[in-house]
Amino acid sequence: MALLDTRGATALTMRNIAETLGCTQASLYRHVRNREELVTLLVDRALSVASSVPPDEADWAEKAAWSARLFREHLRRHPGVASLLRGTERLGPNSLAGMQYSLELFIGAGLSPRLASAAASSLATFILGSVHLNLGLDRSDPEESRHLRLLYRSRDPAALPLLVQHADTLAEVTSDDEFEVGLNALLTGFRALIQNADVAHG
Amino acid sequence: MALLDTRGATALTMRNIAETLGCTQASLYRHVRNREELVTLLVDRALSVASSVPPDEADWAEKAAWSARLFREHLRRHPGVASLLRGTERLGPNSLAGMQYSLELFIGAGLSPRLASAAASSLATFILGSVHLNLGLDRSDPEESRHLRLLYRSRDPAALPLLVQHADTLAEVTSDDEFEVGLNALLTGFRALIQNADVAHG
DNA sequence: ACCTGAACACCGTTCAAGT
DNA sequence: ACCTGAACACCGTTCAAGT
Repeated sequence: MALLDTRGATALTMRNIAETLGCTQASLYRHVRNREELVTLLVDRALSVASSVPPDEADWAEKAAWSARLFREHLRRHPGVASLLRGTERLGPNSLAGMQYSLELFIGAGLSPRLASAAASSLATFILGSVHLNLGLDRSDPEESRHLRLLYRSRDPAALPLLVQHADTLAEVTSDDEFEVGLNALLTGFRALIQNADVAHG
Repeated sequence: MALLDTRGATALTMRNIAETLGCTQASLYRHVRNREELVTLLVDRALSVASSVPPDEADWAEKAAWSARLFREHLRRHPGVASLLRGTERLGPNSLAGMQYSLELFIGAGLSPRLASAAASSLATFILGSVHLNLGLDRSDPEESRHLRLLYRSRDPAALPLLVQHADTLAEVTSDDEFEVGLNALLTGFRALIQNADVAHG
């Protein structure tokens, strides 16, 4: 975990792990079937979000937004973890606890278990995806923003008119903006889903 | 590209590429700075979605949903591509064309360029994320569904009551369900955003 | 039972030498 | 200018041999 945080995912080799732990590579295979199993265990441990709970007086949507932002910040502080996320590594104890928590929230809000599960998954997908797909990027860095602006501006205005025309604005949209717009849209959508369910049930 | 589709991302080595192309590894470095540059070019080419356009009489939300589903299916047919996606590889010509298209849609629907950009990004994030995070999984496979059901059922009911209680339902929720619920929620949220903007502008 | 050293078959990248 | 062969410093994994 220390190795992953300090030197990144690419440095997470069996040799380096063994060295950090003070043993040889070969002995690692005594405790773990292969590297993948080790990664699964590591990712799950890293997903144990700071267990601080949202303010109790908040409604379900505020709680969901609060937890989503907390989860995102946690992942951004541990970029190595985000880069290891695939499909299969999300069934460890900590991931399951997170699932229980979000099901509680969405079922409590009035969704059926099936819809609550799909809503929770798609919210998790959005959070993980937004961190993952912005890994190498820092769009709040003015240097990168300038680079983007020039890239957009220099496109062919006949083929990509909106990119050229709005180059300045587009270059300034940060991953925070993207996250907040997407998060609010998702929660608005879930709210509408709940209202529809209420109407359907009488 | 053929290599990636037939033998997967892990087989995409400089040696294998060279062999497929009928030259030596070293000569690849004549045409490309390093492996990363090659991946960037490859990913962008792979992102050139089947250029079929959505039905013209559809409104912006139907068009967006149509394109989103098309994009997702395209990615799922080329799983190797999805596993290569990071932040930095989405500025090739095809990615930019996709950006132009979605900006057109969202600005046309009434969003400001800034909000349109954030909406388009978050939608893309959701699509890419949902494919990426379901890569190794096939939740419509009855065998995997059974495995999930047993996993949920065998948890501690005191700690994870909802997982245990709704094990059967949860195990049946597919990645299609997740995608549709998330996609509809996002579009509903964007629609609300547009209405708010309309109200604000008079 | 657990650990070690050494090996195996890979990987991306470089570079002097060819044509 | 372009390509080659050979090497370099890595990688995950295995296994006989030690204690």
